[in-house]
Amino acid sequence: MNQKVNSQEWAREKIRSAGLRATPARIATLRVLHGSESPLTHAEVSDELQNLEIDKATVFRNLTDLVARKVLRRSALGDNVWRFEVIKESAHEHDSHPHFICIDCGSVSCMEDVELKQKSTSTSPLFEH
Amino acid sequence: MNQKVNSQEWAREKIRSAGLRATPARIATLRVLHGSESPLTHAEVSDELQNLEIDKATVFRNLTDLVARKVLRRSALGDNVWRFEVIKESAHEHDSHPHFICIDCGSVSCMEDVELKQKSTSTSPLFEH
DNA sequence: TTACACTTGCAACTTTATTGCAAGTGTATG
DNA sequence: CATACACTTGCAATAAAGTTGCAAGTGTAA
Repeated sequence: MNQKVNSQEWAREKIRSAGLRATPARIATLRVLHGSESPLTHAEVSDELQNLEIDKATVFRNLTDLVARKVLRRSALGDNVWRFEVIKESAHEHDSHPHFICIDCGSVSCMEDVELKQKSTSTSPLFEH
Repeated sequence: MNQKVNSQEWAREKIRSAGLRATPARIATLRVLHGSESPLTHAEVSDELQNLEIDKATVFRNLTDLVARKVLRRSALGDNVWRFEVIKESAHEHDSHPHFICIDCGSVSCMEDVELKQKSTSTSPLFEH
């Protein structure tokens, strides 16, 4: 029970300090993502929250709000569905990392300690807006 | 006119040698992509083909078929819309390369001569199916 | 305790992508 | 060159992801 209270309080504080109201929907959403090892899609988060009867539009808006306030990160992993994960607080300036997605079952894994590096042999690409 | 004939014949041959029938819809689709500097979305290809009155489902299926036959590559560039481009024939085994997408206007650029390299400090990630 | 801006639920809607099926058409074969 | 038949296409319906307007509800500063 203590664990649950801690998670609840952690989420509330996280949301409040991001400048948002700590509503049940937001707290539940953040707790689901905090308890997940890998990024979740909006649909997956909604499924976890189904017993709370939180509308999918509300979940979408909350995920978007939390991304805007830098509490969550939104990633596109190659199957054209957004995935969300809690941005970890750490000594590093950012904790962005690669993800693996299984093209068979769709499961996603985080690769926290892998780093992608650009090896360019060219000058900067040109853009045209 | 010669240019047009060449492009037409090039496309026909490309499709035939991929084991598909050289239909007008396929030839036109491939020509559009061959003439484009950057990957195009299905919608963009369809727009180019609007005067030919080719159904969008047909365009989707042809794009998918050509991807399956390794004539095209399908990429997800982070905005959750598939983009298609002709796979270039070259000495290299593959010509996959990074893309830049402008988050303002949505334009996409190919970075042919940039290479991404993985710098891992970890053992292989574990998967669970 | 209260007012009010912030949130939510609901429903309608948009965009992207997929699928079933009958009608139409490339092309290998004779 | 004619033909059969598997391959393609057009149309329409459907699915899934994501967005939006608005009235009703609620967190929180004061």
